[in-house]
Amino acid sequence: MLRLSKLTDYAVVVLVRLSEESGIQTSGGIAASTGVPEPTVAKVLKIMTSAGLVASQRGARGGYRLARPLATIPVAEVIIAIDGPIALTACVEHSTSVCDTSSLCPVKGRWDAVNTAILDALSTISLADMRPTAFFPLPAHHLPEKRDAVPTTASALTTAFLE
Amino acid sequence: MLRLSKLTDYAVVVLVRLSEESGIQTSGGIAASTGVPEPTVAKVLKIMTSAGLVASQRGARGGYRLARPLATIPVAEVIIAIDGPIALTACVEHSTSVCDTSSLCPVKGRWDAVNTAILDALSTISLADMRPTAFFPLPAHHLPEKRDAVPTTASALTTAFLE
DNA sequence: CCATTCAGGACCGCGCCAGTCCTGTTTTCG
DNA sequence: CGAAAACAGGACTGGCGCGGTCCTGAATGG
Repeated sequence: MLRLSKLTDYAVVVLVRLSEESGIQTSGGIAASTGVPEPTVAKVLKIMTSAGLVASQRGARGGYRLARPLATIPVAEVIIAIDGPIALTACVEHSTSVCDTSSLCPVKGRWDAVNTAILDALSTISLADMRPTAFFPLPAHHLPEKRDAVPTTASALTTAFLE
Repeated sequence: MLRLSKLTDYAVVVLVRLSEESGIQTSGGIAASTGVPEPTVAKVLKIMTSAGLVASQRGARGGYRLARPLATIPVAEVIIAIDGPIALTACVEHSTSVCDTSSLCPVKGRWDAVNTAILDALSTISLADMRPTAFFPLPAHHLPEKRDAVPTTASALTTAFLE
């Protein structure tokens, strides 16, 4: 699958939405404007808060706001905040789970290179790169450069893999 | 989680093991030499066969052998063979599932860049790069070059993310 | 003092992967 | 020619984890 959790997808939606308003926003308001169910938005925002990506204000007239500019938040950070450290398999270093056949595992330690490569790719792309230009056409500052930072060299092989 | 299925992990083990013997090998033999349960090995090999990564010989004295050299098999191909096309979210192009809120989804189409970056990374690393050098020290042909192809530039940021 | 809003859990159902098994087909060997 | 060896291709099930909801408590503002 190599699929990330749905909550991560929601998190990106919510964070992007947060960036589109200067003031503070309630979880209910974000739910309304994004279409994501309110309890889910609340859950996402709580996680984002404890991860330090957004700042929260309790009490009446409270709400959430971004702790940092969108462009300084790599996708990797969002994924890690929700799903925990990126570890493709149990054999990867820093993994929480244990490899039961670690002593004779033939690929022991070899997934690390793969893991690092993926992490590197995810650290290159910021949330600002994922903002849809069509909906909110703003003076494109970072989008063009960052987009070029995404490797597009494997196009031929890549598209073949994508079926 | 961004975790790939256990079967994929097994597949790498099995394929590497296949490469370490010139002749044909039975699924039972591979199970014995790798420690992976035999039914699971059989399942993996059947998938690998239909994906064209290994060739099979039926009947008595039958078995499996690699269809191509290990160095020409990118990790991405193994992952795709087992888990299907790589699609991080439902919103990614070529994804099989449908995005229910596609029309007003704020990040519509934006995961594509992320997906492509990951796919590119996975296409760069071949199974030969994952062979443990400690166990079978052979004249290193492709290992050094390929290993350098794996981006190691994000080390500082990367290790920070890894918990 | 009350309404509002976040904090931090507990909780449950559903889907999906992992692992097994069974039946059929192909091939080799005695 | 028959029996054993080995792959082919499913069906089947159990467990685990995520998605989604809800509840109680704490903080804040009017």
